[in-house]
Amino acid sequence: MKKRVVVGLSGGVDSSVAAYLLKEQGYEVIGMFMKNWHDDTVTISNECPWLDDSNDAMIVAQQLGIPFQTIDLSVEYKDRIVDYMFAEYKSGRTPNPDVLCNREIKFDVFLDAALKLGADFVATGHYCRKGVLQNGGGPIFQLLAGKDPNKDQSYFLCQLSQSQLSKALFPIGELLKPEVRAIAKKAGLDTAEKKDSQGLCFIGKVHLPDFLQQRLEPKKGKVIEIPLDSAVFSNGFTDRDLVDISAPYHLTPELGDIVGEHTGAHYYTIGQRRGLNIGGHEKPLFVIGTDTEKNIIYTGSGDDHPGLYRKGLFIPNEDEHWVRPDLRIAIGGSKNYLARIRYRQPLEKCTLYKKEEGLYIIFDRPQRGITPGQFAAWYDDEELIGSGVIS
RNA sequence: UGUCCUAUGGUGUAAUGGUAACACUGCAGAUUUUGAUUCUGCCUUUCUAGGUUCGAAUCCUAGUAGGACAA
Repeated sequence: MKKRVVVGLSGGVDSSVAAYLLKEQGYEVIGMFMKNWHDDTVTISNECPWLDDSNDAMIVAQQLGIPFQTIDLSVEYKDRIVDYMFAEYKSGRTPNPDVLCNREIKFDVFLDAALKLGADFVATGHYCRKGVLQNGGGPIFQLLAGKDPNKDQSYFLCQLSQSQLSKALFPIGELLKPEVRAIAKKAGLDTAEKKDSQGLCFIGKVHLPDFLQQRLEPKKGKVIEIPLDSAVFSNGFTDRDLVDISAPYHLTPELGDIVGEHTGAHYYTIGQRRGLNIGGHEKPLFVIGTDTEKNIIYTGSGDDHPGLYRKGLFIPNEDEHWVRPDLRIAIGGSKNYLARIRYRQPLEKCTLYKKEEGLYIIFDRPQRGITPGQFAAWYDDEELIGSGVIS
C-alpha cells in the first residue's frame, strides 16, 4: 500500500523537486502551501510575495498531478514566531526565527495538519538527510547534513525531536543544488529557474529595523568604543574557569569613550558593522555588545578586535536540546564534538562540558560573534547531535 | 581689543603651485531560507571675499570659525 506524504510546497524549486521525487518514488503525494504571513507593509519589495509563491506552488502541483491545498497558519506563526522575535529583541537577544519556524510550525502545526489528512510523513525541501539506526529498542533517527556542503540546512532543523524526525522526509538531501535545478528543468517544473528565496522564512525580505519598529520604539542612546587592549577581554581566552570563559564580556561605559549615538540598542546585534552611522575611524566599527537596559551599544574597531571573539558559550538546562537523547551527556561528563553557531559556518572543534546548571561549549579556537539568543548546534561528523540557545 | 596655529566630501585624513585621493560612514547590487558577516559598485569635498600666477587646496590680504598661548 502506498505511503501518503504531505509536502510543504513553498513555491520554490527545492520543495517542487522534493514533491516530484516523492511521486517518482511511488508515494501518494499531497502538496500543501503554508500561508504564514500576510502583512506586506513591512516587506521591502512592493509585490505581494506569498501570493506569487502560493500560485507557483499550485502550478507545480498541477504539473505533477497531485492534490493541492493551502493552509493558513498565520495565527500560529504570529503567536509562536513573531511574538518570540519581538520578545527576544526587546530583551537584547538576537533570535533565530527560522529555527523556531521549523520546530513550531513546519514540524508541529503543519505536521499535525498532515497527519489529520492521513499522512504517514511530511516532506520539505530542506538540504539535509535522515538516517535510521536500529538497536535493541525502537529505531533511532539521525539528522544528517545535506550532501551539498554549500547548502546544508541541517542547522535550521537543529531543534527537531525524535518524534518530529520520525515523520519527516527530506527528498533532496542527497542532491546538490545544481542537480535540483537540473531535475526541475528536465521535469518541466515551472519553478526551475526561480530565484532562491531569502530572508525570513515565509515573510520575505524585510528591513529589520523597520520591522522591529512596529513594536519596539526607537530610543536614542550612546555608542561606546572599547579599546583593543581593555582588560575586560582577558577572560575570553583563558581556560581556567568554565563559567568565566563562557560568559559574555562584562562591558561598562567607563571602559571606553562615547563615539556616537544610536536609535535603539535592541536593533543591533553582536558582530554587526553596518547601521552604526559612525565614520572617521581607520578601521570599521563592529558591535561587540549591547545593553538594552541602559540602551548602550558597545563597539570595537577592526574585525580583529578581541571583543568580537570568545572561546566559550553557555546553554542553560532549559535551552538544551538533544536530537539524539541517547547521546545526552550526564552531569559531570564531557565530550568532543564539532559545532557551529550560525548557518553556513564551517564546523569548529569544541568540547562540551555538562554541569548541573547546563552545558558549556568550549571551542578550540576563539569564535567570532557568539551571540545570546542564537543557536549553537553540535555535530558528530555529519550528524547533528543537539543544539541549544546561547545565553 | 595681544600673539600664534588650523580650516579639504557626513567623519578622519592625504595631496604644498599644475587642475583633489585614501579610509570610515551612507546608498545600491551580489552572496545568504535568522540576525549578522563578506564581496562589488556608486554618491558627496578644497570656509568666505579679494589678489598674485598661464595655472592655487597649496602663495598674499581681509573676514569668519575653532584651537593654543597670553594673567
